Amino acid sequence: MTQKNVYDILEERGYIEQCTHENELKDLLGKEPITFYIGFDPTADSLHVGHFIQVMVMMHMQKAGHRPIALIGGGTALVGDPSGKSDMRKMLTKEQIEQNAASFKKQFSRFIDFGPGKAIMVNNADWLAGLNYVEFLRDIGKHFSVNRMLTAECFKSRLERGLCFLEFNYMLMQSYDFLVLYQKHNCRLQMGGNDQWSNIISGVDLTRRVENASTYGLTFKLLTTSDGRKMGKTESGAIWLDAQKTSPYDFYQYWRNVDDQDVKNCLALLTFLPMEEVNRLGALKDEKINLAKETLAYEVTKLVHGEEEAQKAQQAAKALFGSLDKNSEDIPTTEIPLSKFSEGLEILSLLIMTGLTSSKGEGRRLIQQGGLYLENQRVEDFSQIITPQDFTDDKLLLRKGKKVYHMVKAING
RNA sequence: GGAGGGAUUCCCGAGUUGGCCAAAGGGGGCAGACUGUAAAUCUGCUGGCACUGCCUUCGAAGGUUCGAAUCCUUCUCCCUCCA
Repeated sequence: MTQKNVYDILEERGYIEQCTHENELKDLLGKEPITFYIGFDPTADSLHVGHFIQVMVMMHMQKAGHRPIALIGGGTALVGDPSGKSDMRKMLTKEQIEQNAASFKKQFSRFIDFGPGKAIMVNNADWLAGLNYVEFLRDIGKHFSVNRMLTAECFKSRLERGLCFLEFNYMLMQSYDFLVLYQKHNCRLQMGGNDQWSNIISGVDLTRRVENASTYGLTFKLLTTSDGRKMGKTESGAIWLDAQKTSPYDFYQYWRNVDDQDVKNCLALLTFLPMEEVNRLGALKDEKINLAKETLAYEVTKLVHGEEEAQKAQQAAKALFGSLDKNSEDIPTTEIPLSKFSEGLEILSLLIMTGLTSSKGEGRRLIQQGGLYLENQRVEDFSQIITPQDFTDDKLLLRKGKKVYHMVKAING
């Protein structure tokens, strides 16, 4: 164990939002290695940045000698967590959930050492899916007060818009998970995002009632921008950890472009840089803060995609935004057979092929407003035709607006 | 089960004496200017296409009409009140 209590580390870096018994838990964490868990419902085929912050906490905890349980919610995902959602989520099929769970599993292994005794991965479908309804109601349901549940924060918005019984049960299932993990693995602590607070305290209550156990709950701040919006989302959706869904280049760029005010917070939460360094970088002002952003982008990309990809992404970014050679292979690229250009291809069609625009009308507007560049030359005419002569070394660099670059590569065929 | 209210373009939300509605306004998004690959601000754009025109859209399917988001019928879903 490190000399410093993990609790202090987590607090210093700004992860912690609420805790059930701060002093007791801190003592416990400083005294002995404990087993704790965080649950992840496999509602998509990849983890995203919101999950990553929780993975970071698991890594901090594991470094400090504690044993993480990564719980994949294959069972709870069948029901769907109503916490913080204004509407019911679309129900997922069992097959989708199983596939998603498999992807989650792979991704966790990149961050956490699941060696013997080091960490455990479980799926709550293993104990939830086969439950007997009446038995569950008698054994577990009797401990829950509907009156109290209705006052829980997580149901608030849903009580206004409607909450169906299926989702109302989610809290019982998550609480039961904690009980099972306590019984099977002596799991003493459940962590999660702050939106999980209601579910977590009800799990702590349940283990106390059933096992008379001292268990704890702790929640983290959700990753938000300084003005309170959720981070890790873009117009096109979440920032995923899967390189197929969010390329390392785009991932890097996302962090490279965070608001000035959020840089320090992100450095503390999403990298392992020492706090002195975080404070130093976070204090940079004006133009100099770009250095902090580069560091942030590089470090987070390195954690998620590895050092090599991080370097490539950084080089690509520097090449495009600086004056370096623009031959980088690492910016988003679309390969198109050369034959498509031999007769000449409308630039509006090319834009659609690359995904830079979704319709010709959009491309036309883009060009009319001066937002499209070919090899850094503004395109003036939307009826421009692209021919093989426009390519240099079979490549053509497109730029949309100030920072969206896209390479078109002509291939044989 | 009974009585009412509602479903509008990415979101919220106008519009229902039938034509002037591809549909107000806001948000979001995209682009331009300014900059530091920042924020704020200002400006323009924001259904599709062969774009002074045509096509598809106002929960779904039919109907009335020269013409329907707006009227009628049936259906689906949601909400509120009653039990």
